[in-house]
Amino acid sequence: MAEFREEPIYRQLARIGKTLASPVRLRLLDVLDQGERTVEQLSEAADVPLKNTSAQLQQLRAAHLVTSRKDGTRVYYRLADERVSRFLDELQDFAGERLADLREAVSEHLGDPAVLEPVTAGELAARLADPESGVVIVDVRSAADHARGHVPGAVSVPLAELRDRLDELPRDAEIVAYCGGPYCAVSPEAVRLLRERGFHARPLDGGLARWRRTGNRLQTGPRLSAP
Amino acid sequence: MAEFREEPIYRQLARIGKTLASPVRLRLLDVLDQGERTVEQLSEAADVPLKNTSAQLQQLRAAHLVTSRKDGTRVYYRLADERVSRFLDELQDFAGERLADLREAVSEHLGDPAVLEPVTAGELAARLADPESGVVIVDVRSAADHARGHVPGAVSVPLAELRDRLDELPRDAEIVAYCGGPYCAVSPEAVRLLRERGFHARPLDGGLARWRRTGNRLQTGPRLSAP
DNA sequence: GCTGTATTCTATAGTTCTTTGGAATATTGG
DNA sequence: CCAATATTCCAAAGAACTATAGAATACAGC
Repeated sequence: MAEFREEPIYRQLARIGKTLASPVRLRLLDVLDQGERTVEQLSEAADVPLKNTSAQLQQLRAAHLVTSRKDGTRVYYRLADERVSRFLDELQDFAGERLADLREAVSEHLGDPAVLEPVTAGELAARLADPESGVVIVDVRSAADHARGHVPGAVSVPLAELRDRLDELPRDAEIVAYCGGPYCAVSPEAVRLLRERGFHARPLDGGLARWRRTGNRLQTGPRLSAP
Repeated sequence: MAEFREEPIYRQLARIGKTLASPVRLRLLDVLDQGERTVEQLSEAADVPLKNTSAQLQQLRAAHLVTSRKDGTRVYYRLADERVSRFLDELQDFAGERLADLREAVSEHLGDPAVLEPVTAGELAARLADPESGVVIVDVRSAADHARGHVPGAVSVPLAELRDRLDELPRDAEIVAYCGGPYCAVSPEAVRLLRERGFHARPLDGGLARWRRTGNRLQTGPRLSAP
């Protein structure tokens, strides 16, 4: 191994890089960016075996990117602080700008951004503040996710139920659909379905995670029916 | 390997992390942040065998963090653009805030920041703009480095010569010494030497790299003697 | 074209990281 | 205290990365 003078310093720096070098860990961070989760919830959300999830969480904790608390038999993890969330955002932005392969993978997975025309969190916040705007926000994640925290006023319509609950949605107003993180495919899918049926729908850019990151509040508690 | 749906996206994201996961690569990026360099110069500056340096540069290029041009038999590398430089800065800031071990390694290597009282680039720029401030800037890197680009008006006094050229420096004005990157130990050493001899000296925070990053110009060409 | 120099490519051994099975720990509820 | 559940620790196999030796390429100058 090379041994230049500043090596100890750069080795420390590299710890952050190393921690961000695994798809699984990045995925876990994105899930945690939506709020506190148990190991099992994380394991399920990331579709990674539980033991493996736990092992990766240890590494994230060793790098001080997440913290955990124990409540009864469960361990709850969360991002260490807001700074981590902001840094993740910067990383994703930086990577997206730099790697054509990433943009391609995103397009492939979510659909062409130019077609979907995502609404930014700032834009949505402004429209929420204006009672005239008449925008309807739809949370297409699971009802459980919605209950844990959602965009203020958002209606919970899990993607699986969307097809059967179209009559709850307005045909004249614009609908903004969102799901969890920036790479979640559920809201783009919902938008495509809605547009096929003649609704005006757009996804929320970056999902709930970016909504939080940009300093917006969440509302908790169930709100299962349309206003 | 885990295979959740968004895995291809996160795998791309992880490429950036992976690239930043090696002390050697981070070191090379910091050297390049001071300006264009040949493979050999990089190998020397980072004290890493040439072949190894070349191999790491390939990886940096694959991640689009650096670009290269060929001139004759030499290959010159540089950061792909300003964005990379800014991201590096954010990474270092983020890591420094998060990892106590990093702060400790920095203190160990450079000395206690509370004692050194580094001058920020912005502060220095402001004082340069004010002709009354009477600050003297000393570039303690090699004369070759100085010739490649330095803070406007900076005098070149390589650390090795400093002891013998103290009479060129003012005893009443404040001296700001700088070297290459944020973790370069040369300027803190120069500051300690100067203080021992009764001069008022402080290091430039982040060195020449951060000076550049924060949008300040460089001056090129030799300026080997004090004004 | 030939020679010398700078750099990269190819192959490989050594090291580190990830995954996973089995055991261990901690906590709740009976 | 015992059983059940959630999570972590430990260890070993497998995968990925790093360092380096030797060969190959590209170019400048003669």
